[in-house]
Amino acid sequence: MVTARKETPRERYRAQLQAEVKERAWQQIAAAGAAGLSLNAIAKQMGISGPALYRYFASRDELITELIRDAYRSLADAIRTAAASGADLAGLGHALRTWALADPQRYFLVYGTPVPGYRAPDDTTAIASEIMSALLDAAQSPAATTQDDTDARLETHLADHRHWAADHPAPPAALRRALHFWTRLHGILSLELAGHFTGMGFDPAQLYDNELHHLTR
Amino acid sequence: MVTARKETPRERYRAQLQAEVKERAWQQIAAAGAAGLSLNAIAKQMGISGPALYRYFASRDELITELIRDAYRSLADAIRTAAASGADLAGLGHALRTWALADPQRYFLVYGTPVPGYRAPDDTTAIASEIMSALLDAAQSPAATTQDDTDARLETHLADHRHWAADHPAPPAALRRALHFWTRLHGILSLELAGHFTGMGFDPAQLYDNELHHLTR
DNA sequence: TGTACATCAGTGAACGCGCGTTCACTGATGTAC
DNA sequence: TGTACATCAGTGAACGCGCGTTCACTGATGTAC
Repeated sequence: MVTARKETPRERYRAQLQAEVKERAWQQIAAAGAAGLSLNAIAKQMGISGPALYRYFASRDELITELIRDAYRSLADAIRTAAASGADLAGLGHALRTWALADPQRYFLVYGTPVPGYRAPDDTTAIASEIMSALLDAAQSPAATTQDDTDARLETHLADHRHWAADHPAPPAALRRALHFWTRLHGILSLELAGHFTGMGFDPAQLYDNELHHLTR
Repeated sequence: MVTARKETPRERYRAQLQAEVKERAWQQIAAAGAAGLSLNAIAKQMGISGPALYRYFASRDELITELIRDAYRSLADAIRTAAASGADLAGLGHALRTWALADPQRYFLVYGTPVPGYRAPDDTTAIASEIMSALLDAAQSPAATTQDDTDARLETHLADHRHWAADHPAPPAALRRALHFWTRLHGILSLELAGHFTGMGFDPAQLYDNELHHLTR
């Protein structure tokens, strides 16, 4: 347990300014994508000089890394909160959608186009498996036995390659459902957020709900 | 019909050099993402000066625009070719996957993270609807009537909002199948290409084939 | 309570970089008579 | 076939820009005696 130490005014100030930098960074990313993030521009917005930011972040890369970590954490929190309040797979799906729509560029920072050569911070994999664990929990009900031959074959394969769920007692059917949850919902969300549905006229939410029904059926 | 005019050596040379510029551009994108595309770097690679490229492309933006257009065209060709050889939905799915795996960054140029404010060239929408048209064709068989209540409800909604398929005679069930084809396969492909499955151990192709079976069932 | 020192936030000048893009030009290639 | 001119590819210097980052510094805030 961490010993509760009194927070000095200086520390409070530091934390506050650090938070403001991140906030501005998110605004910039929302406005121009992650590539358009500029330390100097953030400093100018805050009314301080560029080099001043180096008191708070060692480099631009470190700032981006922290933003990615925060995005992952934020998603994991959203999922965990939903799960804690007893949500089923559909509930988690709605939580995911709400989280994604709240800030599309944040979603893309997690699931968007990877920059070749860039490696995500290590602890994101831990957070990712925390998310996956919540999915696996929820994917266990209903526990109907798989009727479909195609699904059964996939489940056999997954049961043989469950490295990613090694420490989770979920049955093969749950593995399959969790993966389908992930890929299907991501498919809709990413196309929707990227604007590929605009002008088509239908309501993406209905497509999304349809998939959720299929998953929990 | 375009009158067949003799191609002068100069024109041939122009076309050839223009093609080489694009080829190098693709290599750069593959190596560092679309953001890392630099005209000067391309020129240096080709052993000519930077300004020389302005004989072939009016600006960096125009080059990128052409690359995006080419990517769309290339995808449409892949789908159309498959369709022409009598492929069903599953066949189109395999064509899509092959095309995507051949050049992940090309896939992301079409379906990846959008840059806020950037507008894709107008004619891409025409190409996109050409692709959609091929999907709708293939999505008509098998023409089984929809049993599932959830699907039926979605199909009703799509029938009421079929602006995007206005000039296509596909029945509601085909609209739904085409959308599911798009979103589900994109979901798997984009996660796979972005590396989100690495280290999980299972084979993405089996997940993909499973979805294809569900679509054509 | 006051003084001496340490800590730390922030400044402004400067560096080097690579970028897209322009401009006036040279030299080669093609065309017309 | 040869000459005069037009077309066009490519050069090299230059511009302005914004970027991340360093460095030596000033001044304010906190700490120890």
